[in-house]
Amino acid sequence: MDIAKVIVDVPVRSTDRPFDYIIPDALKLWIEVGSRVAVPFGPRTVQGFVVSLESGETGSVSRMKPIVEVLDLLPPLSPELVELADWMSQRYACRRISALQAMLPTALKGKAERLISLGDTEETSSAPADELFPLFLEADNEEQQIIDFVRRHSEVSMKLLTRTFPEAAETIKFMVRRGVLAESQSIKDKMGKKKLKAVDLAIGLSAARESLSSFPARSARQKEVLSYLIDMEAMLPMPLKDILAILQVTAGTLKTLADKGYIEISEIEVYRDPYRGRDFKPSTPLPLTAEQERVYERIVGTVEQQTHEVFLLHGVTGSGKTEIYLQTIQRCIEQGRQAVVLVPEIALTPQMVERFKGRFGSGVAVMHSRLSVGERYDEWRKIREGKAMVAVGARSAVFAPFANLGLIIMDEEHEGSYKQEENPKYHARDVAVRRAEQGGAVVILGSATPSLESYHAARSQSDIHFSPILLEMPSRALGNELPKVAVVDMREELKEGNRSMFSRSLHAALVSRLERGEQTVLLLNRRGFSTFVMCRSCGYVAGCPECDISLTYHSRSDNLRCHYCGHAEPAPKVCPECGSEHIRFFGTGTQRVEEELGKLFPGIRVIRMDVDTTTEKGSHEKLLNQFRDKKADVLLGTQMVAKGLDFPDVTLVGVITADSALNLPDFRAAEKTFQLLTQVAGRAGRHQLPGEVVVQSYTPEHYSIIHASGHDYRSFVRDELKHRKELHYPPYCRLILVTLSHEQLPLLLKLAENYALSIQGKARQLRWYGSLDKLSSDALDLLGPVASPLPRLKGRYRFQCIIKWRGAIDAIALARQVAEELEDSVRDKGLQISIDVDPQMLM
DNA sequence: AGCACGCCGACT
DNA sequence: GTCGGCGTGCTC
Repeated sequence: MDIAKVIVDVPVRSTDRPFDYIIPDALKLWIEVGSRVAVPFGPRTVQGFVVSLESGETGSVSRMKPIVEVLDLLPPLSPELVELADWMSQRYACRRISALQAMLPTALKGKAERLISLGDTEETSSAPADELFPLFLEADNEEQQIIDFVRRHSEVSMKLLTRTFPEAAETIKFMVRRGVLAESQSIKDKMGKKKLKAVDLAIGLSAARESLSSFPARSARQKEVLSYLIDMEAMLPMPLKDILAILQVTAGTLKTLADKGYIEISEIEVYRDPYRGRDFKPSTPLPLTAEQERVYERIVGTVEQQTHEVFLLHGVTGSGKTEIYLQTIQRCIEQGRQAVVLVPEIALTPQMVERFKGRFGSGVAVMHSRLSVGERYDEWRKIREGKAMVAVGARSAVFAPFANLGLIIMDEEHEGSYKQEENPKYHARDVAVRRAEQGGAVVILGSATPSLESYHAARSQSDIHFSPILLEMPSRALGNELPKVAVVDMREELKEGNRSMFSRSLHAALVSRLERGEQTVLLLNRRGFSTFVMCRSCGYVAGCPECDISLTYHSRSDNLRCHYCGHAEPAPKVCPECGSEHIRFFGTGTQRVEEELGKLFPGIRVIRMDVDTTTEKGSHEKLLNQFRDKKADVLLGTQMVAKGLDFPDVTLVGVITADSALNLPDFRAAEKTFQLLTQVAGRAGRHQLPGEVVVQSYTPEHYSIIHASGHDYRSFVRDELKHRKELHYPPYCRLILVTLSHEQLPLLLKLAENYALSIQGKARQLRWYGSLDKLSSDALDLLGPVASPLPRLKGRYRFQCIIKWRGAIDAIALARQVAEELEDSVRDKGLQISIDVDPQMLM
């Protein structure tokens, strides 16, 4: 008897293990490790993934059930991916099923559907019901209608049935119990719809208004719909599901209206192929500079050996990393192996895609969150079926189902967006390295400003997870100079009476660009909700004495608090450094900058790009195209203007406040600031016209600002690593962020305290019993509990602890184990514990 | 997650 | 005396 071990799609702890199923003979040929199957689970059918196969007499479990169905022609996962999911579940303390699900396009996230067909009884075949039960004439009519309906469709989903007979839920249940109706279940995929049902008026507006007054009173719902459509006339046709949701009506109501001829239900195309009609200019390999050649040869040598290796490619902006990627991919494909290119979500622009499609044509699959579910599924299938050799995409493309993956490239390696913030909270870099290890593939991590973790790992060669080989490209491929960066001390500006947010030199620089008809990019460096306190006179920022991160202002209690350790102090009225009263919490929005620009430069054309103006699909690209077409003088925005944009006529880049990221309560603040300034400085003067960068700062003496203005990565790293070492932050230790949440604050406080105590207890035991020779390198420490940066979310209070650890201790398993013990100890199910291993944002 | 089993209040 | 509340526990 053959047995399949299956992880079922029930994301709770008690089912986070394989369940055994019999493989029926008929399915034997189809079931492999990685198959997606439908299995009976308790009273219903659920989706699951086969994670291993066993043959013979594993008669341990008594009532083993058979697999019902295989859901795909080809298993959607390879055995390697199944193993990778297993690794992820340990590495990121997540459910096995969430790791498996993360690897698949949403189209394959099937859910069970209940299907109703006719039962094999006399009632269904014979006489009208009223002869059998004359007393219950009405009810039996209902039953008869249901029977007729089911018979017409032969098999009908429970959803459709209850929608058609909204009052009959009890009757249907009763009929199923008697066997008049038979129930079965199957897994239905959320296949992407290319079409969407839309509703429009079928008669003229005036005719509709007229018929409204003569509408029969018993059709109140229909009248409501009609009158709503008249009101919304300008928006028509509008999606059917919106109407259902807004008016709380059923599709039946709309159907009747359509049958009566008042409205029209049509299918409109919602999504379009984003790359359709775009012709990609074929490109050929460019000659490499000596520097590029050296790097290329080193990487390609390893690719040809087909052995696992990680390279950290540190190349300044404009050093031509992409050309190296392209030519390395070329070699990889020639070896018959496939390649994955990971790009940060916001850098995944059509121009970016074009570079790859131009070189490799239709063999490129693009995996992009802005594609429709169906389109993404199609791209994914292209890979699965071997029709693509290259996959370009964001984070999740690391799971591209290639059979023979030879190369994984991660561009802008330092980007925080490679860390998924939802479960499973994985980092694509670590998953990429692990996946490459499994298959003997090469990883290239590329960046102008590598993350300290990667750089440190390369330099020290001591990291247990990966130790990349460092390759450096310090000069630009076209030979032009990096732009000059001027740092303006905003404290001086204030001292000399300039209270505006523009320094005199940035103002002057803007004026000259406007006169010359050249373009400017203005960056407002603002992340999240910065509520730090800063002195405008001297640049003093209130920081935590213990953690050396900035304190957060809490208006309610008028005090300052530390997110990491909980330290609190009253908010100062005057600056403790210089006594100035110009001390307050800080934060400027893009809207305010835009207003001020309008005031200072009447008639200036500004394109504002921030979360407000880019929520709409494609708006990001639209705004950038407008700017490229010189429809505006200034592009003003947050981080998103800094990434990989290349405009020939931009000769000035201004950073309004370089400090604001610096003062976020995050130990990576300096690193983020350095990266952002370096990136944005790389935007100016990439072409013939020389570029100028003006950086405004209240703390121009900060090493991240000094080194960024000097384009000096190494010095920055030296200073920052020293800092991290002193304060025990990564890369000198690793972090786990544990967030506990509950509706009741007092209880939560107690539970969070318990969690912390429990971890601390285990830490003491480890120190006590731990082997002596490891004592110096192993460490486990807990900070907190403190209120989370979002202290209340969706009606739940949130507290967090941070575990710092290094060495051979399995702190991840420990954090998880203690969380589970705590969950078990409280009868209350209201406690939620989230574990984030190697958190990117501690906010 | 569902869904059933199982022990205590407001109704015929 | 029953119907039904949702607390606890299981699903190969």
